[in-house]
Amino acid sequence: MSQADTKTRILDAAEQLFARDGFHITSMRALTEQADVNLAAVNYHFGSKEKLLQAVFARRLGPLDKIRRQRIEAVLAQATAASNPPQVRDLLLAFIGPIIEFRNSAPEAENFLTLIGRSLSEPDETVRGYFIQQVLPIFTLLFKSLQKALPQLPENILMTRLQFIMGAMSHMMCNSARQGQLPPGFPTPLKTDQMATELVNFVTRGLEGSC
Amino acid sequence: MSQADTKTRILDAAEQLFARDGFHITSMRALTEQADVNLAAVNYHFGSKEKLLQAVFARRLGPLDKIRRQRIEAVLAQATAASNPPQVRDLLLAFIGPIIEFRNSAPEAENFLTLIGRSLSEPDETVRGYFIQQVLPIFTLLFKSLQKALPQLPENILMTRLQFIMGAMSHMMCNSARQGQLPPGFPTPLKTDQMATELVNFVTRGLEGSC
DNA sequence: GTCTATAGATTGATAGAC
DNA sequence: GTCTATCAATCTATAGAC
Repeated sequence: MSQADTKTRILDAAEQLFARDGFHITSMRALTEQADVNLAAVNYHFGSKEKLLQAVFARRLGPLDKIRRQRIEAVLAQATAASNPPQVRDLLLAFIGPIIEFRNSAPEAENFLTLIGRSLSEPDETVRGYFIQQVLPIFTLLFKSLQKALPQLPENILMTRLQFIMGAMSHMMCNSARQGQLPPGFPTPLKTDQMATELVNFVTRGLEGSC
Repeated sequence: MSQADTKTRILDAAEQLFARDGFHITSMRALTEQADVNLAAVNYHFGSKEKLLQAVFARRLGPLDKIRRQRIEAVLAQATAASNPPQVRDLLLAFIGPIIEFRNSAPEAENFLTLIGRSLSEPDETVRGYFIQQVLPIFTLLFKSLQKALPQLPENILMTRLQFIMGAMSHMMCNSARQGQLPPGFPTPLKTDQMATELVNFVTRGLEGSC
C-alpha cells in the first residue's frame, strides 16, 4: 500500500489543510490537489465540503473519546472501590493524557490536534458546531466527575474554571505545531510531553483552589 | 452627531463583523452594507481589507496597552520602593483588569474583545500576525515583570505557564459574548466581572505553584 | 470511480462619472 | 468623497463522457 485509497487521502489532506489554513480558507481545489485526487472526488465520496469536515472530526474523535471515557470511568470506579472521592488530578489526567498519547502515536496527529484546538474559538458555527456536537458527551462526563471530586465547590464556579481549562488546552493544542515562532529573546518552550504534564499541574492547582 | 463619520462607521462595522463571523468570511459587501457606506469607501479610506483590519486593531489596542503598561509599571515601582519583589497576583491583575474595565466602559467593546480573543488561534497569519505584532511589547513587559516576581522559576516553565494563561484569557474573551449557548443541564456561568476575578485567582494559583 | 468542462454565484479591487 | 458599473479571479457544485 504505497498509496492509501482516495477517501483516506482526502481525509488526510483535509485534516492538514483545515488545521493549517482553516476550513473556510481551504478551497476544494487546494485540497484535492494536495490529496492528488480529482476535484470532483470530494463531492462524490463525501457529498459536500461540510460533510467532509464532519468526517474529519468523526474519524479521530470517536476512538479518542472512547479512550478518555474509559480512563475517567476507571478513576471513578477506583475511587468508589476505596470509598473515596476521585482525585481532581487523576480526572484531568484522564481527560488530557490520551490527547498527548494520541499525538505521540501518529505523525499526522499533530494536524488534527491543531484543528480541534482551533475549533472552540472558530467564529463560524459550522466548524464550532460540529466539534461541540462531537465533544459534548465526554465534556459532560468530565464535569459530573469533577463535581464528585469537588463537592463543596459551587457548580457555576466549577463550570467557569473548566472553561479556563478548555481555553488553556485549546491554546496549547493549536500552537504546539508552530512553537518555533516565538520572537528572539524568549526562552525555548517545553517539549510537548513536559508541557502536558505542566498543564495538568497548572490546571489542577487552579481547579482545587478554595472559593 | 446623529451619525458618525464614514471612517468610524466602517471601523465599527468591521469590528462587529470580524468578531462575529471572522475576517475571511466577512465580505466587503456585507461590511459596507452594515456600515451604510458605499462599497468603494473601504478601499478609498483604508486602502484594502487587510489595512482595515490593522486599523481595527490599532484603534483599541493602542489606548488599552498604554493603560496596561502604566499599571504594570506602577506595580513594579511600588515593589521596588518597598524593596520587595512584585506580587504575581498584582501583575496579572494589571494585565487582565484593564480589559474588563474597557469592556464595562463601552458597549461596543464586547465585539472587540471577541475579535482579539480569537486572534491568537486564527489559522491565517494575516489576522494572527497583525495582532501579535501589536501585542508583543506589552506581553514582553509582563514576562519580564513576572520573572522578577518568580525568580526561582525557570524561564521556560514561566513561558509555558504564561501560554496557558493566554489560552484561558483568549477563550474567556471570545466566548463571553455567547454564553447563553451552553446546553441545558449545565449551570449558568458567572457574570463577566466575577469571571475575571475568578480568572485572576485561577491563573495566580497555577503560576505560583512550585516546580 | 475518475475525469473534463462548466455553470452560477461571489469575491476584492478599481476605473471613471459626478 | 461618493457613487455605479464592471473586471478578473475565485469559489462550490454538478452534468455528462469515459
